[in-house]
Amino acid sequence: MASISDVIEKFFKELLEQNQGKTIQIQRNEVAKHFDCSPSQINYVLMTRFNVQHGYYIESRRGGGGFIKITMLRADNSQPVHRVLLKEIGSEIAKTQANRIIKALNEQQYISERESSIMKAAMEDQVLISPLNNRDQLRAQLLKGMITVLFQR
Amino acid sequence: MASISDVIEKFFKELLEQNQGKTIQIQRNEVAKHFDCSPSQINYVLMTRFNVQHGYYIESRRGGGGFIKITMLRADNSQPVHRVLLKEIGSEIAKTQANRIIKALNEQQYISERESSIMKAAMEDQVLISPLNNRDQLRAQLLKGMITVLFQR
DNA sequence: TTTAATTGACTTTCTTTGACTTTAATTATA
DNA sequence: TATAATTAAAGTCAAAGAAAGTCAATTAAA
Repeated sequence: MASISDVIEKFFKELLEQNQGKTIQIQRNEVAKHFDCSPSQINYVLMTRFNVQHGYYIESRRGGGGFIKITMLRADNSQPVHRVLLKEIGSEIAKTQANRIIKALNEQQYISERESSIMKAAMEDQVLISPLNNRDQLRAQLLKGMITVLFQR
Repeated sequence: MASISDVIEKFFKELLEQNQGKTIQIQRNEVAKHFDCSPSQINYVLMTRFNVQHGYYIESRRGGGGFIKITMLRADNSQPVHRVLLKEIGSEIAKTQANRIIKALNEQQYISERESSIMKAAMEDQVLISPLNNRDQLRAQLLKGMITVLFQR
């Protein structure tokens, strides 16, 4: 039996489809009323089914005229380059290696000069302040995140 | 439903656009009357949507013949935009604020859509894994780093 | 018996409104 | 003419209202 969370998930996905899978904007209280559930149920659905891992991301505003915006990333995981890169980066990566990948992306014209500068800036040790020794993990997360948005269809 | 603040924001942005995004001059009471809101609502809109973070600044005069002038930072080459931004970002910044700045940079054509996506990806909470609670500091470092490379030449 | 879903009380953030203050320009008065 | 009074703006601030976020306790499902 489908839970109310599943029903709400489906509802959002249908809305997104109607909107060519770009972006939808909802009012939490409206949706909650419509499905006769508690408002925080909506947050639960978003958290568990519309996070970055699932290929969505959420923005919102509180107060009068507040809203929740769901954006579909539609990362194209089928592109071999993308898949290979994510795998190569893995869970941690050193600065040199990261820069090598960025350079290659630029050389093969996946990204512009400027784009590569931005990405390299985010790979710098001075920028990745981190009390524990998890710089390389952080760098991997960042690089994978940035590359993923690049390969959107 | 868009708040009245959103509507007024849009109104000013359209006026600015008609004026090649340089400067506009308005009368607070006129605008308030036009949108049937309290005059201080105008100040609220200016404070929250036309501050330096958003790439604008405000001048005004009280009394007879008083006015409010909105200037796009971009139009004012006496102020190095990135200096102002770096200062504004400071040592830590929340995701919402960061995204605001990125959006403004895109709107004012300092950066492309793709560049803004890359930067936003690096601002995500899920990406900024951090054992201690220093996400906002990390984000500030990253954003400042990326902005710096964009404005160097 | 561990994981997932539901609920609701409480918190935080953003917007709206209005009463009161300050400043500038104009008009009236000594 | 110099000053005072009046009027015409804009500024400030705090209270009330509107919406979303958080978190922990319970309940249901696997």
